Amino acid sequence: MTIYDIAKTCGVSIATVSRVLNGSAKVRAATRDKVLAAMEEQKYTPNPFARGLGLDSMKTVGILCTDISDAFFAKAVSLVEPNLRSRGFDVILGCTGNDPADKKKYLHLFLERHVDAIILIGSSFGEIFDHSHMVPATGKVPIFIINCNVKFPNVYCVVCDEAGGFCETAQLLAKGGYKHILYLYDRLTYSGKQKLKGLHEGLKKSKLEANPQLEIMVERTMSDAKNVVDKLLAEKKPFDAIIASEDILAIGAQKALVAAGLSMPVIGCNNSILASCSTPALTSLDNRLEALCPATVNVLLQVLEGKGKMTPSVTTFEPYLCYRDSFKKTE
Amino acid sequence: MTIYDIAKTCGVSIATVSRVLNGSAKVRAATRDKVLAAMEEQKYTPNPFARGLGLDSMKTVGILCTDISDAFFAKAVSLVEPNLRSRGFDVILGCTGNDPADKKKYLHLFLERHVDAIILIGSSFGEIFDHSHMVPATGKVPIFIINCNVKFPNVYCVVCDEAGGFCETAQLLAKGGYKHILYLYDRLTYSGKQKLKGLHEGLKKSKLEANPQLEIMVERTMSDAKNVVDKLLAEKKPFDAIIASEDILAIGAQKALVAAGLSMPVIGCNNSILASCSTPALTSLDNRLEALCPATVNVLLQVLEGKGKMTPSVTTFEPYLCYRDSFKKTE
DNA sequence: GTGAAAGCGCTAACAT
DNA sequence: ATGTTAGCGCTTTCAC
Repeated sequence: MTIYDIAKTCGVSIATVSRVLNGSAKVRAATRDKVLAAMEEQKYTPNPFARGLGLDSMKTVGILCTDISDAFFAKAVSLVEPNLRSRGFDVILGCTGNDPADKKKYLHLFLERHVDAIILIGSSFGEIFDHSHMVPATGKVPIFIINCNVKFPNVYCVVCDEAGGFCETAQLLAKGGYKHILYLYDRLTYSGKQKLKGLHEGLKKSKLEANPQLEIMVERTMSDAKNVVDKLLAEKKPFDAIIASEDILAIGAQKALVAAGLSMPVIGCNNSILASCSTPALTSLDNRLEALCPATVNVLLQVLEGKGKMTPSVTTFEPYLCYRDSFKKTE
Repeated sequence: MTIYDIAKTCGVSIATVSRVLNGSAKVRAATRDKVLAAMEEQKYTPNPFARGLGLDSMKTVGILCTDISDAFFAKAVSLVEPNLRSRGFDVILGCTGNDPADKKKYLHLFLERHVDAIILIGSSFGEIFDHSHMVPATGKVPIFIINCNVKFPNVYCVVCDEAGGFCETAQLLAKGGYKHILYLYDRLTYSGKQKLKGLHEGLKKSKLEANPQLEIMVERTMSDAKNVVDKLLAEKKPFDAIIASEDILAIGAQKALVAAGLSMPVIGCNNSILASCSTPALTSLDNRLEALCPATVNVLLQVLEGKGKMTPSVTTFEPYLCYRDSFKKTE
């Protein structure tokens, strides 16, 4: 079933069929209806490969994340995919893992496939751009990064001001009288650095000094966070509140506190579904995926429409603290 | 940069270039090396649309789930995508939501795109097949369903024996002296029915009667499960153990118990990351995604290699109970 | 408003 | 072992 079949049954040329297919105005109404009817009846659908060959596009965008089983990335994809779909784009997904070489490999796979655009979710993709010569393909296809800020031609960033969020959070704790904040984090990606920077700023503004002994890098697992806090507790290291760069770490910390029969403010980040599952429910800094994702799609559409020069290269949103039981709002 | 350019710089025909591209044996080593070198130097990559047009395939499989932000589906995708990728397939993802009409729409979008195969994750996709005339396209492209069992030409199912798992779980509780099991579930999909059936079997084998008053349908949210259990507790409904069809419901139930200062066995299902985040950590029936997903990919590859007649239409795995704090193993 | 024909870049059958 | 050529199904320019 091709454009030729339709043309034949309608007694018109394939050019005409192609025109109605593409909604071209230059077709007499009667002709159009006839063609449309034939398509309907024969259940014709255009061959996407043929169209792709001619137009050099199949209207697809590639989405990359390190691990879709991570709640944060999964949520982002769940916000982006239906949105793009409703705009007529297909989404091809890649889970790269953490190896930079693999990230680049996926990027090139997407480019070889002639996707229309690429979305990178998570600031760990910043490392791809660390050495510009490693990204030869940049420029061909616009790239959109969610939650990372890099300056590069034809890449657009949509980020949350996590530095600001962590700064305010630290001040909030300081104001509540907590002077020894334990900070747990997993990686110093762009986002990771922002958080740490914000934390330090907040402490400074509160006339507190950052204590390197209380800034601890752990694996991105609940169990490792718990073990670390268990140990700190056993060593009687003095801290009176906990902030974590990820909910999953905060939950591990929380578990250690519960096991020790202790209670102190614990604040996570991402405001993922994990936060509400924790007991006590976790207060968490919400980095606004619900805003970042639609914004990313909007930016993407603008760029593809050729309005790249009118499009901001960085779009920033403000986070907010979602209060739950692990740190209650004070007036 | 096309096959023609390479041919020209090498002084050979495009057929020869195509042959080395496809690893055909009938090329002299010297020629092949020359061509390969030219490709390397000019950074040539074949146009996937042109190839797709000729072969009617771009080596893509479509994956559908209702909601990728759900931990279960996300985990499944994270297990399937890298596997398919390593076999040279691209994955296009669709999040359908729960409306059957949307599910069908996505299915047709994939078919129009000429994917090589389709994977449906989750038993709620069984409903698509309820009325055969709704699936006109079936037969064209093989369909693989994870965790659902439907009989249909050219669809292959990979399932976990959840009925068996729930049966044994119920017996286990009965043996432990728990006679009034509260069962929380969200939907009666294929999987949902299996679970309920297994529960009833387990009760019967333990000489216990199923109590419809203790089989309660709730929304698939932690908060709804918690509210329901809160209410049951307030009404002093007698139950001494809880099983839930999903971890997230078990966690809600658990929260209600904790809030009431009570403790009793709670068993979830899926053994998702949520289970370990809960406090107390949730004992959960693991439905073996780590086995189902690779198995699905294997079945898919077999079918695409034309060995469909040698491929089982249903592949079944056994679940196992992952013990944590909410129900301890008894000897 | 409609048609004829070239072209998109590849694969594969056929010829040499 | 290598070259020639006819598709694959669409879009688009150029005539009419």
